[in-house]
Amino acid sequence: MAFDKTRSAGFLANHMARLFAKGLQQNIRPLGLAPAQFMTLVALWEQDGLTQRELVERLDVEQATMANTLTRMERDRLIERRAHPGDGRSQSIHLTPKAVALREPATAAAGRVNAEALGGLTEEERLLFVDLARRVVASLKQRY
Amino acid sequence: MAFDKTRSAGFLANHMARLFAKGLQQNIRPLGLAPAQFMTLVALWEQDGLTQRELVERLDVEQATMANTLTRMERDRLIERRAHPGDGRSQSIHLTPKAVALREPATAAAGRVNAEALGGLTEEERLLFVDLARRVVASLKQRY
DNA sequence: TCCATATATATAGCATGCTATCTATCATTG
DNA sequence: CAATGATAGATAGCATGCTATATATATGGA
Repeated sequence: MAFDKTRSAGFLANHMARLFAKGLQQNIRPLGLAPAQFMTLVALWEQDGLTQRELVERLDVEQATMANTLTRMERDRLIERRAHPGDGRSQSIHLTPKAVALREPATAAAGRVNAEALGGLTEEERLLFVDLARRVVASLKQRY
Repeated sequence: MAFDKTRSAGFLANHMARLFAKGLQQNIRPLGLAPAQFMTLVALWEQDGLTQRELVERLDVEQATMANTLTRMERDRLIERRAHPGDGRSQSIHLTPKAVALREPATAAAGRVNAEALGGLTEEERLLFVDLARRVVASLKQRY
């Protein structure tokens, strides 16, 4: 009984994330996008031309993870890596027109998944859930 | 706005799950366990001798995912696959003494991570968070 | 200037998870 | 009983994520 999976926050987080990813994947696959690509695009739609380092900070993934995601996005013609003007070590990451055009349909698709996921909660519960989740993330991030 | 990562339930779920996994990994690595192995052991500690199919149902992962996890657990001498007496297609999965012995320290380690994650919440908030997470999972599972 | 350190990115290797597909066995029904 | 369809598991191939390490460029101080 030490580990009822329906009561362990860790198990629930893992399960929830897998279901979100599955839902997102099904909804954005027709657009030619994968979940991690979508999250990267969200950051670049907000501000184009970020460096890899800045993307790593914003999405809180490891540098190696981002490097690989960017390689796949380059392969799929979603981004271009350009030499950084002031720093030979850096590149700036730029959206292609194709990626710019995906903004509306992709955010709509992701919005649908979020809406479905939270469909059983009242508006108050949704806000509460997001607030609690943020605080859990903050506690974990402090330590790991 | 459409996708503030601090407000998207999907992003938060992904972020939270990655942090939980990182924390769990650090805490159980000294025991020679990886996160997915731990979750599988939780099910087998509760009931030894389950089939792969039953594990798939209990952890809600795809059959291929479980098959690979079990292969790694076999490699690490945590489980044995035995021929199923009544069904030539099935195997029953049995814990080794090593895996049985890991129950206490591993559940304690996972309990620590959960406690750290929820450390910033009151007891009432913790219950609420788990309840809301379960309902989100239920909504998603209905559809995906 | 030159060296040591720091920083930006790349790469190797692995775990977890998925979809799609293959094989083997079982169960049903004609 | 044989053919058909269903079920259990394995395997291939890929995406995402991690750690560890390598490489290249900057930077700061002797």
